[in-house]
Amino acid sequence: MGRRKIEIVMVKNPNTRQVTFSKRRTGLFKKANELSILCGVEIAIVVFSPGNKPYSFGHPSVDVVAAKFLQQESDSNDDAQENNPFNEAAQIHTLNQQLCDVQAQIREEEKKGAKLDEGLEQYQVTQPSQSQYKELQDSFLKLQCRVKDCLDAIEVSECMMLLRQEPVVGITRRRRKN
Amino acid sequence: MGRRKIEIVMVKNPNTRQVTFSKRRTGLFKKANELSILCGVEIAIVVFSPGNKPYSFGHPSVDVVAAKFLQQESDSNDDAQENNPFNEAAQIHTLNQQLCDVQAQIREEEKKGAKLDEGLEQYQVTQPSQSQYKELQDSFLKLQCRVKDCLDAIEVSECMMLLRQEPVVGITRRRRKN
DNA sequence: AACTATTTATAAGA
DNA sequence: TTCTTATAAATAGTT
Repeated sequence: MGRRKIEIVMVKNPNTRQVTFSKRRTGLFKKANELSILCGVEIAIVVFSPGNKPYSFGHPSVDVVAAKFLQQESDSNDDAQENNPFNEAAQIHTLNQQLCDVQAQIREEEKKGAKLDEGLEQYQVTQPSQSQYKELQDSFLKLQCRVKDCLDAIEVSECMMLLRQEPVVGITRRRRKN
Repeated sequence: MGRRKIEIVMVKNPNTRQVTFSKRRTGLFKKANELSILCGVEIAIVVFSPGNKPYSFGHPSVDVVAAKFLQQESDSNDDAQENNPFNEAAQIHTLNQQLCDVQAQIREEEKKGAKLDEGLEQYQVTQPSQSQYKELQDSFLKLQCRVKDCLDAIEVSECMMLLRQEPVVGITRRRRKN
């Protein structure tokens, strides 16, 4: 969008980075303003500069939108119960559901990938794009690995949450003095 | 930016308005993503659609950025809290790290996919396996969507944890009397 | 969901 | 920081 095309990677020069930040923050807020007017919607943006200074845009205001959003987030979690630690369990259940779904999805794709692999062999010599195909497959497998890592992370967080519910079970807890 | 210049006033036709919202929300989130990468900054966007459905973008996550922002806002009023179990914050940090990694990975693959797409066009007529290739790409994109859903789930769980730490995080806090 | 004529954003330079 | 401008990117209207 400028004199040259740039790659979307961290701008190395701190000075240039700050300039880029200023320009793009302005552009972003302008877009957000247009969106809120054109579509008559509520929106909030918060961004911290490279120097960690907060900038924000909100229509009608950041606080109003944030409150609405955060409340909806928590509303979906705690329905009627206030003090029940097990409404978190429901959340965990949801996470697990998603985990299973993603895992199923992964298996699906692996199956599909295998089939495509077979079909590919017929064309090994005559197909110049094979390397590209392989490359895509590689990417695919890598992404799958990342997903698995991600899922592990979810499990960790779930575990942590469970520990909070039942403090005595936790392993780290035993290190406490007394 | 389109076939015609438009005035920045509420789009009257509800259908057109929804379409405009979808397109511009996508564009806005893309810009936000680029800004966060180019400048290595934290950012969060929350927007409610014309149908009042919430959409959000966050790097590393909406909740983290929102918490930081709202806390700074209320810091001027609040004293220091004491019994904060912030070893969980470290855990959250780790999750966020992974989240960022996965997001970066997704971007990588998207870029790669686009390139492969270009390379593919040369062979459009002569390559019988093109449909297979397309299929793989579809699978790939679907998986990416799943990953994004998964990341959303992580954000929810993070938020929950934050809320547990600071039950009144957010705007309502400022209403407290001293 | 795609396409494409235009408008808009912006990278580099001053 | 602000302005300029060549170029990249977003998108309004269309199919």
